[in-house]
This record gives sequence, C-alpha cells and structure tokens, in this order.
Amino acid sequence: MKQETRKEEIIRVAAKLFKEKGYSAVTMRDLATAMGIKAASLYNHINSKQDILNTIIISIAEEFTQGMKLVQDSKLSCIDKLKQIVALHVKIASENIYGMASLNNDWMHLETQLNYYLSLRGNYEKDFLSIIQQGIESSELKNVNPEIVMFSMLTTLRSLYIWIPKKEELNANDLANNLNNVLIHGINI
Amino acid sequence: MKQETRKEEIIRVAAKLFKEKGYSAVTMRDLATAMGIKAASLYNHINSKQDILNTIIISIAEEFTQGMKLVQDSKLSCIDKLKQIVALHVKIASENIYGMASLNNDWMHLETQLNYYLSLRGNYEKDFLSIIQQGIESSELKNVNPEIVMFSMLTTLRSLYIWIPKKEELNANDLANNLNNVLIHGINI
DNA sequence: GTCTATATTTTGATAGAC
DNA sequence: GTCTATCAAAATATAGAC
Repeated sequence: MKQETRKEEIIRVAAKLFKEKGYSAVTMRDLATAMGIKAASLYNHINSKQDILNTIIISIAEEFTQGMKLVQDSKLSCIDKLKQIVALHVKIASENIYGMASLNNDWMHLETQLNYYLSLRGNYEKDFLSIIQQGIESSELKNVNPEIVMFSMLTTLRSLYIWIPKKEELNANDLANNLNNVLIHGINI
Repeated sequence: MKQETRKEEIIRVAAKLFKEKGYSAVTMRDLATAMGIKAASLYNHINSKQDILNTIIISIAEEFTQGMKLVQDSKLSCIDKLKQIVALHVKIASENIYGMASLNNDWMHLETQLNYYLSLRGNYEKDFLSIIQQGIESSELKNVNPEIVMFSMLTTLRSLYIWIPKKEELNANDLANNLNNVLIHGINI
C-alpha cells in the first residue's frame, strides 16, 4: 500500500469538493480550508486549479479507454462484452466516486486537455456502439435502435457515482449482476 | 402564441448558457453579451442571477410533479404507467432542452428554493419507486431490484436533454417508443 | 430599456519569511 | 511545507443619466 503524497491528497480532496459543487464553484480557498491549510500553500504542490481538474479527468478517461481495449480484444460474445463493460463501469465508479462526477459534469472546463478528452470519449462511444451493432447483426440482440441502447446503458453507467454511495449494502458484484439483468434482459415478464 | 417578454428571453438565453458551462461558470457579462446588451441592463428585468436559476429549475420540477400526479391518478397498468412516465420525460426534455441541464446539474446552487426542490424530487422518486414495486407485487414485472430499475430508468430519462439535440430526425413519439422497448423489454433475444 | 460609472467582494495566483 | 501579505483580474450588483 503506497503512501499517499500531499499532492495526491489535494487532488483527492478537490475531487470530493468538485462533486458537491462543481469545478467552477469550488475556490482554492475552499480547497485549502478542506485541507486545513491556507490557499497559498496549495501552490507548493500543484501548479493551478486547472491542473487538478486535468489530473482527475484524464486519469479516469484513460482507465476507461484501457478497459474498452481489453473487452474488444477478447473473444467474448456480444452480450458478454456488454456485461464486461457494465463491470468496468461499476469497478471504476466504485473506486473513484468523486472523480466520476468531474468526468461527467466538468469536462467542458478542461482547457489544454479538452480535445484529448473528447477524442478518448468519442472513441469509447464508437467502440461501444460497434459492439451493439455486431450483436444485432449476429442476431444476439433484438433489432433495436443501437444508438438508443448505447445512450441508455451509458447514461445509466455514467451516473453510477451518484447512486453507489446511497447503496453501500450492495457489493460491486451484486450491483453489476443486477444492472446486467435490468439493462440487458428488461424488466417485464 | 404569446409574445415572449424580455425577462423570459433573458431566462431562455441564460438556460442555454447554463447548459454549456454550468451556472457557476456563466457570468452576468456572458449573459449580457449573449443578449446583446450590457450587464447592468439585465437588472432592469431580473433581480439576481440566483433568481434566474430558481425560475428555470422550479418551473420544470413542478411540471414533473404535475405529470406524475396525472399518472398516479390514472387506472393504467403498471407497465402503461411506466410508459406514461417515459413519455412525460420525452415531452418535457424536448420542450426544454436547456432547462433540463440546469435541473440536473445546477440544483445544488439553489439557495432559498433548495429545500423545496429537494422535496419535489424526493416525492417524485418515491412515487416512481412505488409504481415499480406495485408492478413486481402484481407479477407484471420480473422480480428485479426496484431501486436499480428506477435508478436506471431515471438516469436515462434525466439525460435525454443531452441526446435529443443530436438526434433531430427522431420525433418524440418514435423516441418514446424506442425507449420503452429498450427500458422495459430489454435488448436480448 | 439601455447606458456609463462605480462600489464591494471574491477570485487565482505570486513573493518572500520562517 | 506553511505562513502573511499582496496583486491583478473578474465577479455581482447599484445609482443615476438618457
């Protein structure tokens, strides 16, 4: 278990504040107070507020990109690939509740890294859609609108960070299984 | 067709800017520029930035509350009630793309109206959950986790404002039908 | 209904002492 | 690694002329 550096601690606390009020509404004084120090002291560890946001968002976005690559390279059926994607989201969201909020809500406040983030997101969605389309072609999935399926699954998965903290009694495995049932098999008899 | 007042125009333009950058990141100067006037002139029509947010969010939240009441008072089956809720979200989101963004992302910046908003939202979710639970009891729905079903449906529906503008070729009816299929009947064969 | 001018507060960030 | 002191810019909002 690696010891958390002061810089990492600042980023972790910042992500928590960003989740509660959003990047723009959190001031460096808010962050300093939460750390128990003065605002000026933050700059001994980080370069700027913007740098904190970059670190939070890009690290998670790259984690998703890596996870999607593993799913694609696998020889799984389409439905099993979708289940792997559900598990990927449950895992990342569980481990990074606060960061997921910034990824979802504050990506537009990225500056130098905005285009890089958008390219990662665009590719992720392209790959996701392609899995669904293959499932329809191979008759593994119903002939549904693939974009609506992706939209529905992805918004649910991207919002897990809101919901996981309210349901601490569900472990990651149970949550992923329940989500698979609901998202893939539907809810009617 | 009632003529739009200057105040309504300001609120409409503000909602559009709030959607793009969030409430906190939009300045009164941004809003004034978008209106083609100076910031000070805004205050001839509105009391404060906060008042704009109140108006945007509370009006939509009350619209949802009203719609849910109609669904509850109906004698429809559980699945038909869920379909009515889907249609309600599609309708409100279609008519108020920008306002839905504030409702979803900037409710925490409400001040005097925060508790009122939270009570409306809490009651809405309570009613939604109750419909799902009744469907399970009456065997109209599978024995799924009702909270996961509500979470999945509600996050998808609440995010429609992101997605509708990208799919202008789908009218509200087609979208609602497609969503019903995906959300209720699932996607696998 | 819009303007200029301005008051007041808050913001991100830096310099330099300890 | 933290502090005090401070800067320069930007924020919401008001007053009063036109």
